Amino acid sequence: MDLVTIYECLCDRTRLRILNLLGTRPLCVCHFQELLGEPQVKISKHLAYLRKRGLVEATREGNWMIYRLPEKPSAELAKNLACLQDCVQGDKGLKKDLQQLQRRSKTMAFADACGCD
Amino acid sequence: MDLVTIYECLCDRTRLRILNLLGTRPLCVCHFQELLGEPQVKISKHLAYLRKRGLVEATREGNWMIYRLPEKPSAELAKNLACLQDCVQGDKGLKKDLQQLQRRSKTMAFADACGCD
DNA sequence: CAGGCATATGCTTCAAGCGGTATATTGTTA
DNA sequence: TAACAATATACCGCTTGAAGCATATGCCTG
Repeated sequence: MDLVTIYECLCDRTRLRILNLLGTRPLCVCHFQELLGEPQVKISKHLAYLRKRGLVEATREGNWMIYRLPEKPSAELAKNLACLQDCVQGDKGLKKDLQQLQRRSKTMAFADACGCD
Repeated sequence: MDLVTIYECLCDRTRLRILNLLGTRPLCVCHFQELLGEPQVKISKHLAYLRKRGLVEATREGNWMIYRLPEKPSAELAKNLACLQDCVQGDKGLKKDLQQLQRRSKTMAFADACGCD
């Protein structure tokens, strides 16, 4: 996978937040809407952008689309995703996103809302 | 330093090549022209882009401008530059650039041309 | 200070990408 | 099959940035 492509995917804050969350576990669009507080169309377009370039994979689960990091990422992608995780501690917003994911994962409302756990 | 800014700097191939070479040692604009085979204006503008965002530092040495990686890079920058170095082996072009730098560093012509060694 | 070398900047053109509104698609359920 | 829920796509306006050409700046040398 081309390094430039990887960096192009990483250089938007919304995509960065998406990839950061996906480092924890697969999520569907409505999860992102709730966690990031962004409109559906914005989330959806950024996910399409990432998917087209192989940064995320998607599977349909009934009405829901589940997005996840690639099962077999290229060496460069793996390294950069690891680097991103390493950098999260220094980024207030990204850290906050992860904390919120932790918290909401435990509430029934969140799990029931989409059923994709 | 903002992560997004770092990735914006990394997501252009010419800038990637510049930063890759700077990982070895400081260089001036004419070095880049010779090593990358790109016109002066292109090199110069990408260096300005990187400098404006703190990815490189510059000092004047007579007629020449010497560019180098920051002496005290932020944690995120350091991590990403390390990651980039780690990824070079997988990128034919970047690897080739480094080899050429090695080779040319030893020829007098190269050293004399700019005098910034 | 004139001329030359190394480098930077202004201007233009063009393409890519972001965000938003509206609408389309796909799957589920009654 | 109709209605609905979750997601995707088309289109628009706007901004950014890349490349190239021309020109300006800064420094050195005679």
